[in-house]
Amino acid sequence: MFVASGAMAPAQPLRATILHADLDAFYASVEQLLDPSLRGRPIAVGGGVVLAASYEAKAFGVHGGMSGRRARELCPGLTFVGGHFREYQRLGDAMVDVLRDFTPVVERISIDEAFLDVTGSVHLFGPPAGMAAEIRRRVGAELGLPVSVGVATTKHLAKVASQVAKPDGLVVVEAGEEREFLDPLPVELLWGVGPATRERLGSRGIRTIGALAATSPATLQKLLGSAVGAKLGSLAANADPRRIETGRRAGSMGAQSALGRRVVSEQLLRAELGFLADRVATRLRAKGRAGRTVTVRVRFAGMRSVTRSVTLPWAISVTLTLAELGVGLACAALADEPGEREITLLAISVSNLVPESALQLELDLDARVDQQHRPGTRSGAARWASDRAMDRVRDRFGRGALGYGDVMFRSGRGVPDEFRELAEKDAAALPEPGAGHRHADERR
DNA sequence: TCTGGGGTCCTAGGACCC
DNA sequence: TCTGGGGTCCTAGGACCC
Repeated sequence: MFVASGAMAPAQPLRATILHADLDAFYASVEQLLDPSLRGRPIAVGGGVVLAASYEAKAFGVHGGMSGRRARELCPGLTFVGGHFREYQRLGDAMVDVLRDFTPVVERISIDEAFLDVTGSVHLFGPPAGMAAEIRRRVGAELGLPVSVGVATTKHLAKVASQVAKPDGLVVVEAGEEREFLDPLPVELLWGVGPATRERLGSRGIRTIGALAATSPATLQKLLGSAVGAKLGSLAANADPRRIETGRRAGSMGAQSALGRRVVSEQLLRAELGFLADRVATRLRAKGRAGRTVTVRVRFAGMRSVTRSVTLPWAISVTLTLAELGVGLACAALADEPGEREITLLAISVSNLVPESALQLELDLDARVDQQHRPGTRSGAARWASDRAMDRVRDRFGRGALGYGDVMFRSGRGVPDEFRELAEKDAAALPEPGAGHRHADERR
């Protein structure tokens, strides 16, 4: 250990100890927990698309994102089950509650995984490896679910360790043994290396993290671009001491719907984008936020997609305004693609988010501009007030109690709302201890 | 029957300003 | 008049993650 002799010691960061806890085959494990007859059998959650597969099914090559048909081909004995989405949320929250018993420094990154910085907890709970074992024991005993845990000196390495630990295992990478652990592992275990990057690295013969770490920064940046190259270089060298972030706010909010194959019509755009805008704007208002940039994505048969966006001088969270902008952007995108008659997906998202308090000052302006450009239409302020009234009715009587007309013309297909909610990042990040559901209104 | 939904970050070019 | 650098914002697209 280095000790400076002068008055000022160099800022030598204390070696942190990070745990990464990751529930195994989460949705599938919950289904097997709820229905004992499914245990030990290959199951998939979903239908048209596999949302999650049990380890028994993974052994046949079934994995998330795969079409149901392909999964059945690979695994003839596969059982499909519908999802119990509320249970996923409840059990994911329950794991985080267990983690918070060891430290308040918990960063939840999705419904089923989180980082913990236990550096300051060692004097209470003993060595990190013991804490990790106790977390696994408690999650197993109290939730009935298998969880894998990685322990290391950095977030990224802890995450790699938990992946290596799966299923239902524990891997501890001691300080000083990082290179030995990382070098033989394939590059795709690094966070940020997907199929495209793996291919590019492979074209240069770089297949292991050790080989990646031995590649010069200049070569990597030439191969992958400056940011990705630099990031990957530091990850491979295990020189990426990222802090645990406990309270992150989303930078954008969006919603999308896969449509099958549909011939474009104004009616279709109005109905679908109306539905999506309603979802997004309602969530924005519930979080007390609004955004300046609206982006629409249109996907065509053949999976090619285009986006169009617009940035407004002020932020919006009004359902009808968002829907109108969305339809305008979609029409603009389609006008540039005269060859495409059929679309397979529509998406809308709002970014450049600001707190709603900033919005208040703009509403008068919004109203004036509205009156100027569309005399006789209801102003932004009036729309906002009526949205708030609708939010309150829905809070009391449920989402289906009230809605805009166009949305009623949507075709019946689509995933359940519960699944959409599950995928929302804020929903996973938010449940603070003791904080119930509150509406923006009640905070003022 | 081609492929669920919600996010983050980066790149590259152009507009615009100093 | 021409040249140049630097910064910021915007738009479209892509890779990646859970």
